[in-house]
Amino acid sequence: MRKASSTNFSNEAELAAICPMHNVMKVLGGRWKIALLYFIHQGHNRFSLLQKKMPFITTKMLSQQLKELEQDELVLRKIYAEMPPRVEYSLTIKGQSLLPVLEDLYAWGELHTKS
Amino acid sequence: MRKASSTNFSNEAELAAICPMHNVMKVLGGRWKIALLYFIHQGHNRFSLLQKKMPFITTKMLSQQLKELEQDELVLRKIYAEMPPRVEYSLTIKGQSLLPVLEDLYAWGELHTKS
DNA sequence: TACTATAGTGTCAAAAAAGTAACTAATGAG
DNA sequence: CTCATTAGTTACTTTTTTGACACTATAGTA
Repeated sequence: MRKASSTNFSNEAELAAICPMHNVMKVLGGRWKIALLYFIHQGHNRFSLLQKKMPFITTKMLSQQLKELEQDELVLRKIYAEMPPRVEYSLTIKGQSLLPVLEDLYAWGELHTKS
Repeated sequence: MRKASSTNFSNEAELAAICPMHNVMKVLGGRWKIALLYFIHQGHNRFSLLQKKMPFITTKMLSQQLKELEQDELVLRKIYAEMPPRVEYSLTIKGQSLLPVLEDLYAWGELHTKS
């Protein structure tokens, strides 16, 4: 929904032109995206594993956020034709390329935000 | 049947414990925060100037986001006791310390997101 | 036959975020 | 006296996001 969303197109376009960071935030801004990238990176690569790691996120949200990450090509979704179904998530090259930047941001957070 | 973590608070706390990036995103995640930091950094340091730069943001949103940036100590708000009122915004040290990280993120965006 | 497991989807309702538009205060200009 | 200016605030409405929870499919197991 977010991608082709109903939000005023010209606003989005203008903002993207003015602040290209907006594109980045569209990709990373979701409430659980960064946590998901980390967990997938750590090898929690299946839906049920991610749910176990984050018991407070609903299945609907998890599915939604994963779908968006996949559409933004940060995460790869590999389906095995088995029963019960098996799906494995992993970071794409693009997803991996984000990790160092996120780590810098994380380091900033460590220094500058208190829990 | 443990209705675990039913309150907002425990969700936030749990999430912050699990993903400290969440704290960073709380500070930067707002729809216009990063753009605002950039513009203020560039010297568009007054309410009306910022509005001119971003004609699509409502006064309410602008005021709200600036207030949050101020509360998070990324932005300094200096009030001059004049009439008509004058208020000047600038980045705090903390706000400035964020710039290099944002630039890295920005560079990633340049490489990996298409406008 | 019933039950389990996986990986979700669909629908409706509630909550949160954002937009709209009117309003404020004090002063100088005309 | 009226208007313009700056930097917002407030009340109300609409839109968007999130939550709760029921439901699906298929094979294997008891």
